[in-house]
Amino acid sequence: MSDYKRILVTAALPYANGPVHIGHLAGCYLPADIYVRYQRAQKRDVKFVGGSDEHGVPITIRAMKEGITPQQVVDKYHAIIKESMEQMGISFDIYSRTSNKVHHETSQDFFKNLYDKNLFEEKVTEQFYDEKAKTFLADRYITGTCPVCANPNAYGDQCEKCGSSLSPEQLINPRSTLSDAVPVKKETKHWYFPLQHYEAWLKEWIIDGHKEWKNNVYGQCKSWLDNGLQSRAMTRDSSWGIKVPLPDAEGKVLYVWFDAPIGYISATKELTENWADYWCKDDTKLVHFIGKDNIVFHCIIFPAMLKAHGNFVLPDNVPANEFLNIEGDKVSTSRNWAVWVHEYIKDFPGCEDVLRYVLCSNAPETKDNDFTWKGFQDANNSELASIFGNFVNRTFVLMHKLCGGKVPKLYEEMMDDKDRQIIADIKAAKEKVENLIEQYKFRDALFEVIDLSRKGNKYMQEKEPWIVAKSLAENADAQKSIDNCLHICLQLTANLAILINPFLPNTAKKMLGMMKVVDKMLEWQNAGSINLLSVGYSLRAPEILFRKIEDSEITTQIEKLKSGLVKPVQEPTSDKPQVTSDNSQETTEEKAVASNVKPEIVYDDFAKLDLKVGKIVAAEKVEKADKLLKLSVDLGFETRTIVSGIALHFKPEDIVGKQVVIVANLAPRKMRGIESNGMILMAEDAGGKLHFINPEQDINPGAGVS
RNA sequence: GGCGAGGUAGCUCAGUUGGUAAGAGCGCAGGAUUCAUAACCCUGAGGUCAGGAGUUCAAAUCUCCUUCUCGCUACCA
Repeated sequence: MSDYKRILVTAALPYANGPVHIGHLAGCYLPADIYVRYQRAQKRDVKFVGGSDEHGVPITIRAMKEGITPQQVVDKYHAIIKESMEQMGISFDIYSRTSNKVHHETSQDFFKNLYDKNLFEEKVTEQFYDEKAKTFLADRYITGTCPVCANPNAYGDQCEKCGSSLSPEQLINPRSTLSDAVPVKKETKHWYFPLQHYEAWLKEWIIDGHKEWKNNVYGQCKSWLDNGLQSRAMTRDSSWGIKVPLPDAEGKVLYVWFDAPIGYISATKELTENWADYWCKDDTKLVHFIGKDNIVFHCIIFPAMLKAHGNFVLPDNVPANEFLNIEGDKVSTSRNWAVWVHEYIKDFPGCEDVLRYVLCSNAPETKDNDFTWKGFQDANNSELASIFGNFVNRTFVLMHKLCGGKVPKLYEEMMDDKDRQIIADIKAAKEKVENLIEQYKFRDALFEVIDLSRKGNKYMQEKEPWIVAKSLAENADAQKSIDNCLHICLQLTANLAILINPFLPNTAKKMLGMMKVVDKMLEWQNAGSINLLSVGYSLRAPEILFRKIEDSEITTQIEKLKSGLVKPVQEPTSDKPQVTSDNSQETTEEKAVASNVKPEIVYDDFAKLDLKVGKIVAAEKVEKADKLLKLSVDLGFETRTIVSGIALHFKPEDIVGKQVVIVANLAPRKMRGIESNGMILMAEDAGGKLHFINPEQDINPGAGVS
């Protein structure tokens, strides 16, 4: 690893369809940034590239919904994302975007290169086509009535109401979201990349050659390779994206996953004219930081593309992180269950490093982890502030009180085992942090930094210079003892600045200010030294590095999170796995409701429904079905069997005796072998919980509802 | 129901190829202290390593069964 001449670090391109949340930071951008800052401190040749991913179907759909152009959508979110990254100190050497001209050219050249080598398969398939809009329709562009749950707004690939995965053929009354036209089948040609041709090579490269990759990454690759690879279409019918650079490819663009990783190359081109050094020389170490949902693209597909092209280096490592949950629940952009970075920055100004600390110390490196606001508070108050911050502060305060505000002398002849031990600890900490970062174990590395400050506190406590100071009059050596302690504590503080710098750069900066030293001191080679601050040098007054986070702030955040929660709206999710959200924080409840109202009907349509009040007289779980309950409902004139998918919300014994409203004239339907005669009406609250619709008081079963 | 991953101290997690390690941080309790952001320092309680069976001289660590959790998937409003 040391024979690399240069390092190229990429971080997954965030999808420009929404802002970034803390899960993105924890999973990808923060570890990448820590790694890069560390490498820079090592004075290694490192470049850190990233940018917004701006193509793909979800962006066109969002544009359509908001009545703006796709370009306007990506312009908006690119700006927000870029600003969040900057404010959080994610120190890209370049943060580009895939709508740039250089990226279009690079991607097209790449495609053309493979095409000219005859590495694609051309296949003609039938796809749905909108004759009014004169365009092919991705499955997502087709809506219709769900054959399973009768939701009239199901998408061609999935019904978001009932979760069924569908194909457009299954939809009842399919129509185009573009023009409302009825889609027709039409032949279309696409270019497929035969991944199976690279299977043997990939196995050798990964399974045999990269056993050091993280378990989650290696395991997932192995599973993909064991299951066999297939050709994948690398083009799409769309107007938004990078045009396929072939004469007979009108209306076709590159598949967003073909062009997105090439964005790393384009960004490097924009960054430096020596870009080829980073991409084409074998002594470059290429590292992709991503979330776990990107593993297959970065470990299988993109390397196969690079291999096919032939002139590029392959990733040395792909340290993918798992996901970060929030307060025990999975992040959901559509439910707005997320902590948005730009909002955090507004709510906790000047506390960017605190978030970096919490996200790193609790990073989902080996498995999904949970972010809680209480945990955030605890980590800040009892680790950052009380241990690290307090050590620095008491060192400075004592130095001003007992050493005249100057770095005191170190009397070597007076040094004892404790002094020698803490100095050894400083040197050891440097080694440990360094090794852990090189192994992408950022959580452990950060722990070692905090642990060093913990040792500092212990050392100072044992030396108790404030006690020694009481004997200054009678003890000639007292001042020397004090000087030695504070000399070492100050050198330790300087070391802490160097070690914490990759993790908490703003904090390191503040510490430099207090010590009146220049940035150069932060170079990694200085770590482990106890000659960083010159004897006699006068230092500034301490500055509180981390304030305490109050209970009220935590309560506010938890309330904000809960009140912001919205019911899932009919919002398209991405057609590609991605590290980013596809929903904006502006999804308000009103908007959700407004956009959710079905098309107008006349009274006669309503009158067709026969709604009646019934009483549940028996309920039991349906075998081999998680969600189904078999209910017997008394309608006065008869007792019916109704199968209802509410088992996750209610226990059978709890709902016997409840009155409910049912649709009495719904056509019977068999589920799990049981015929269901009707449907129970349910309301779903913002939290996704179901509630019965029933009369205020018990009334006679069979009563009509209108 | 199928596939995958996982259940280790109150919480968040480490535990490498089976052998004196059942651990860390936080939290909690007690003590000590006051230079310091009511901080620091010391001590302590706490776990039948989900449960059961098996392999072994030896299992948190391997095998099987049960159970629970999470993800994908199936049934569904």
